[in-house]
Amino acid sequence: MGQSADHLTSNQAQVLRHLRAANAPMTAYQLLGRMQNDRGAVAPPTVYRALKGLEEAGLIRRIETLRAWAPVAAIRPGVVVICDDCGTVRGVEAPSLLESLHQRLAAEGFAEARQTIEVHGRCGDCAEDRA
Amino acid sequence: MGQSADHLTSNQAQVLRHLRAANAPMTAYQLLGRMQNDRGAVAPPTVYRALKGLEEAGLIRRIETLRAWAPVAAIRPGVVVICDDCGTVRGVEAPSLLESLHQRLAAEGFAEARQTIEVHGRCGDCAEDRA
DNA sequence: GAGATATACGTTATAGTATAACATAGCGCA
DNA sequence: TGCGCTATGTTATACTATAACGTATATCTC
Ligand SMILES: [Zn+2]
Ligand SMILES: [Zn+2]
Ligand SMILES: [Zn+2]
Ligand SMILES: [Zn+2]
Repeated sequence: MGQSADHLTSNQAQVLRHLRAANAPMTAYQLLGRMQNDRGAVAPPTVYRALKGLEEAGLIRRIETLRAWAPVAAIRPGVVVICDDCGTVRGVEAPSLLESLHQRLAAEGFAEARQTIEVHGRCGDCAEDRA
Repeated sequence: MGQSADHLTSNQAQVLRHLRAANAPMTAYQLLGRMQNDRGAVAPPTVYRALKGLEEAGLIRRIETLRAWAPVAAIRPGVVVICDDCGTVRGVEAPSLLESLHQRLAAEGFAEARQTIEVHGRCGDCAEDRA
């Protein structure tokens, strides 16, 4: 069930290690490939189960717009910012912004349960590189 | 290339008709099934090409969190609000919210290109039904 | 200790989503 | 007429995710 962050299984730890070592989100099948390199035969459910546990533990997120996974901590409501040049992803806290969205929708009778906010663009470092 | 809304191909019109007739987003393969009912043999690229054209024309959006497609008009940066009970999706304008997010990220040197904002929850009608 | 439950893991197969690549047909027009 | 452009058809394949079943192990309970 809801896994707490202090007790990862070895599959989970291995997946998390790979995600943290990467500088961009990885697809499930990229992770699968890495694990097969490490250990030989590994099947997709092994990866997906680890991803599910890590997500429930708040250690990773699926980046919906990339169909990939990133070790973005559970800034929980939060904004994910993605550089389309270098691939880096980071979480940004924006409580007041999300609160105003919440108010806005509540006023219309909508009971908000969760949001996905992903922003694409170019990060500062990559902008400098172009300059 | 960039299709303008006033000249849809017949495949695009057919896909759009089905999306508008539905009260919830449809997956590409649901659309494929409908088109096969209508016309016999239809293959996935037919559907995906129509979806691409409609998206470029600003007539539909892919709902990333549902991996499905909805006729949400081109509220063009906008928030998509999804009721997880009845499945309805609608676009909400929130210019000031997006502007403040833009400012926030610009201050950190991030040049924003596009956002995906999807909010899940329960709509007013469904809340009443539960009451 | 036997049996019941729960969790993780392995393994096979399959479902579901999306695109590559190549062929054909029609149209506008040099 | 021949060329470029767009849309479409068609086949095959790539990519993403889960169902279903079996096994091992730990933990609890009687
Ligand atoms: Zn490794
Ligand atoms: Zn960058
Ligand atoms: Zn129809
Ligand atoms: Zn509803």
